Amino acid sequence: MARPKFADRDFLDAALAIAAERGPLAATVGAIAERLGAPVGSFYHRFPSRDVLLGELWLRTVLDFQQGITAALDAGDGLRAALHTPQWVRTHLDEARLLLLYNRDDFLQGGWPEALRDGVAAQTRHMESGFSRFAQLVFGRAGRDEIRRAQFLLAELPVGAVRQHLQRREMPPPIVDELIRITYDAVIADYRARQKR
Amino acid sequence: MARPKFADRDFLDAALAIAAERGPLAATVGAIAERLGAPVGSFYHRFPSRDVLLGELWLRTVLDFQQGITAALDAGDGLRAALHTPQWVRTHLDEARLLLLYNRDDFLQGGWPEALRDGVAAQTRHMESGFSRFAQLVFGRAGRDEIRRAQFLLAELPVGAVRQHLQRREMPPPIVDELIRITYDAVIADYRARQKR
DNA sequence: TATATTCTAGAATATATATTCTACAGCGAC
DNA sequence: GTCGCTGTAGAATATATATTCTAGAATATA
Repeated sequence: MARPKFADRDFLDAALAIAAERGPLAATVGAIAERLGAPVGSFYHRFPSRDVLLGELWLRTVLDFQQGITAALDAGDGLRAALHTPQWVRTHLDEARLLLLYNRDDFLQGGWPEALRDGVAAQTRHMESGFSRFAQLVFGRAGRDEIRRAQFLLAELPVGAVRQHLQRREMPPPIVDELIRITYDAVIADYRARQKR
Repeated sequence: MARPKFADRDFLDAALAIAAERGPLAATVGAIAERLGAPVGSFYHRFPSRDVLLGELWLRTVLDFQQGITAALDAGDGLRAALHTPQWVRTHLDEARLLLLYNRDDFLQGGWPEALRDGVAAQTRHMESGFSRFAQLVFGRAGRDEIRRAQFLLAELPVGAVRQHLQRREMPPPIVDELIRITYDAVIADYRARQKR
C-alpha cells in the first residue's frame, strides 16, 4: 500500500459541492481535483471516467433520498411518504439541488456507463414498486389510473412544490407541506368519490 | 444587398429542434449550422454568440407560452390559466421540452448576454404580475400567502404534472388535466375555509 | 532490506467547440 | 460596367476539458 491522501468519497463530495453551487456542468474533473487539492491523476486512479463519478454521485444521492419514502411506505403512512420530499430537502439542500433540479442523464456526457446500468435499473424498479405500493396502500388497487395518481402525489407534487425554493437555495417554508397535504387529501377524496359512482 | 439563403428564424428553429431532441447542450453552433446546411460564418453573421441565440430562443418560447396564460387571466378564468400548460404542451411538444425540462440558465454557457437582460427582466416581471393577478382573481387578495398559492396552482402544479410525459416525448393524457382540476379546486376551497375561521 | 503495489503528481495529448478570419459571390446604386 | 454592401463559405485559431502517460514516493510484505 501507499499513503492515500484522498478517498473516493472525497471526490464525490467535492463534485457534489460544485454541482450544487454551479450546476453539474461545472463539476469538471479539473474543478473537482482543484477543490480537493488533488492532482487529476488521483482522480483517474479512482474513477475510470467523469461520467462514472457523476453517475455514482447521482445513485448514492437518489438511494439516500428514496430510503425515507420507502420507510414511510413500510410504516403504511402515505402522507408521510409524500411529505418526505420537503423534509429531506431541508436537511440535504445540496443533494436536493443535484437530484431535483436536473434531469437524470443531463450531467452525463455520454450515456450511463456500463458499470452503473444495473444500479440505475434497480433504482428505477425500486421507484416503480414504490408507486405501486403507495397505490395499493391509499387506493386499495394498483391499476393504471391508481399508479398515475401515486406518481403525482409521491413525486410530481412534492418535487414541484419544492423546486422554486431549491433554485433560490433556500429551505422550503411550511406552506409547501401545507399545499402537499391539501392536495394529497383532495386527490384521495376524489378517487373515493369516483368509486362510489 | 445579397441573396440571403437563411433567416434568423431558421437558426432558431434548427436550434429548437436539436435542443428538443438531444438537450440544449447538443445545440452547438456546429450542429445548428449543419442541420441547416449553413456555414458557421452565416451563423455568426446573424448572432453575436451562441448564448444570444439560445437566449433569444428561450425568450421567444416563453413569451409564446405565457400568452395563453395571460389571455385566460384577462378573461377572468383562473382554471383555464392553470390548464393552459397541458394544453399548450400538447401543441408545442418541442418548445415545451425546451422550456419545462431545463432550468432557465442551464443552456447559457456564461450568464445572460447584456442584450437580452431587459427582455428577461421584463419576462420575469410579467410572470410575477401574472401570479398577482391570479391571486387577486381567485383569492381576492395578493398577499404573500396568496401569491405562493398562485405560483403553486399556475406553475408548479401544471408543470410538475406534465414533466414525466415531456420526458417521454408523449402528449399529456387527460388524467393530467383532471389532477390539475382536482388540486385547483381543493386549494381554493381550503383557502376559503381558512378565511372563515 | 528488496520489491511489488498503491498512490500522488502533474505534464502531455486528444478532442470538441466557440469564435474569428479571409475569400468571394450576388445584387443594387451610380 | 464598376463599386460597395450583405451574405455565403469554410478554413484557421483559441480554449476548455477529458483522458493518458511518465515519474517518483510511501508502505506492506517477503
